[in-house]
Amino acid sequence: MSPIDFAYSRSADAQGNAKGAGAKPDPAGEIHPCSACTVRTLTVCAALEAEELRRLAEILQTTRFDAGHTVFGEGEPADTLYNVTSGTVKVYKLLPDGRRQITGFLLPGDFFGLSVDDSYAYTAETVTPVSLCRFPRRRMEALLDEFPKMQRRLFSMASNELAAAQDQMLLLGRKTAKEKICSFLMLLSQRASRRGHKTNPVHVPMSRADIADYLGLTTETVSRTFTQLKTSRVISLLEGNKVQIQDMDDLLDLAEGA
Amino acid sequence: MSPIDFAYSRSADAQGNAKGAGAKPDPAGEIHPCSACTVRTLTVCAALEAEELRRLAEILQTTRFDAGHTVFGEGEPADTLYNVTSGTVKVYKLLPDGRRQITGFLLPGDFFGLSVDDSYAYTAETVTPVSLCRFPRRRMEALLDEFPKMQRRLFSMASNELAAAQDQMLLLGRKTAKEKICSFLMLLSQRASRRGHKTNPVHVPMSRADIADYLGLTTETVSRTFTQLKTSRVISLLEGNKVQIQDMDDLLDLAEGA
DNA sequence: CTCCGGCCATGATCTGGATCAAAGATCGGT
DNA sequence: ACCGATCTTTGATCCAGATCATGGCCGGAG
Repeated sequence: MSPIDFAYSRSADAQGNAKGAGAKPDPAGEIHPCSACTVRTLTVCAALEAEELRRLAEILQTTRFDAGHTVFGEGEPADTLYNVTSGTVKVYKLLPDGRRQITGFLLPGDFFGLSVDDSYAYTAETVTPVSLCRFPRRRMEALLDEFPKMQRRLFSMASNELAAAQDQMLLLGRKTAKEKICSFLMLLSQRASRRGHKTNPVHVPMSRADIADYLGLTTETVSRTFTQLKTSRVISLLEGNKVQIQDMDDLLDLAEGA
Repeated sequence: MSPIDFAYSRSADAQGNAKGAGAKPDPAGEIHPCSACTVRTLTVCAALEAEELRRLAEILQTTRFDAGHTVFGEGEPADTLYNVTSGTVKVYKLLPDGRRQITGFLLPGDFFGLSVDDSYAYTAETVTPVSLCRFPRRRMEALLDEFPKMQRRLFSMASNELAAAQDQMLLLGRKTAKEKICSFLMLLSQRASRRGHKTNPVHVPMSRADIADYLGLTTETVSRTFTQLKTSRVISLLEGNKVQIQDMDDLLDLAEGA
């Protein structure tokens, strides 16, 4: 049995196409940050009692950020837990000389900012414009003590992330550039699927540099590998940062070196 | 405040020197597996109530394995949670063609075998002779439901592992061979310190091949880098798989590329 | 004691991906 | 519509670490 069936919102996608103040009206319809956030968070916390939901809604606040905004930096006091309502967030660690490793991309429904320490262990920065729910850490902890079911859900999410982290270690330590890129595309496709979006022309909102820092490569190698995959008819690059996967099974094989 | 202050046993070290049936008597004194396990686990679960401890002790079973034994394989049904009592365990994932990534080395006090799925996501194999506590998954879950404090402790441990996993991703994706080896030695030293052992001539129980598969290198590169560090007087190799660190601060700088 | 099978070290060579360099795209701003 | 800044692609070259190959070491079995 899988304790982590945590339900992503099946509602209309309020994400991605928020390209600043475009002339045409937002096709997805503008949702008021607060209501969107509440809906999202409550969906994530499905299976909770009415009382728990009410109390959760009580403590959450909402914020919006443009693309490229640092939500918090590594080492800052960790006093807030975040949940992504719309958009994409990247979290990364740096070496003193500036080398960067992105440890994850966060999509709507994902939490971040949880820390076992007094301070954040990584930096969080927006990739696209995002809206976020903020949960003050103290009040969140109190709530967790009060409602074991929420604690359990958070634990499941952490376990899930741990499994994903192990997959990523295998990728970083042992896969070739081509396998890394294919794995990455598979991941994006699978995440889209779990969130109830169409999985094939998959949306890739992040830059080549971000992909490189996520996969332990350089932008040049990422770019070359994409064109290589395009040339060998495994994928095709569509406009609007979309990638069309020709054969999902081929891609999966390539991702595992088969 | 750090919710994960989970106390490692301060008792005598029952680990490491168990090199089969040696002629001389075990200097650390042979502890009966069962009692050792109970002590260890109870220490890990410090701050629990007497009732909780009693119930925990009730469900645990103990086992011993020789070096090189597979405790469970990736994909097998995940029905047991393990806690290391003595010895070292490695957990790893494989690619179809045999490439291997070790995602962690587990020391006394560490748990493994937790799964969000029906099956284990990785293989667990002993590095040295080990003794383990087994917790049947069903009964453990029931216990967690009953005692939120235990749930909380497990959550803290998962969060900690997650932070470690992120460090490891930075290492695998962005560090050079020398930085990787230095980071690895620092890690071993710090873990020894937290467990109340002497941190300097640090014990390295695993083979070059295991180190290579943990750091995303080859055995040759690991070997070469060790001799290089030895030549430049950063470390010296002692007998009995011990490594003497000449200057801890130097090593720390080398680990971060400073 | 010697033999054998893992490990470990070290040398020689090769190569995937990094680095260096320089055109095209794309996009926001005026 | 034009311009500069940023991102992406592509080419040429380099090099850290992989691969291939060999010999030494240690520990257990006969």
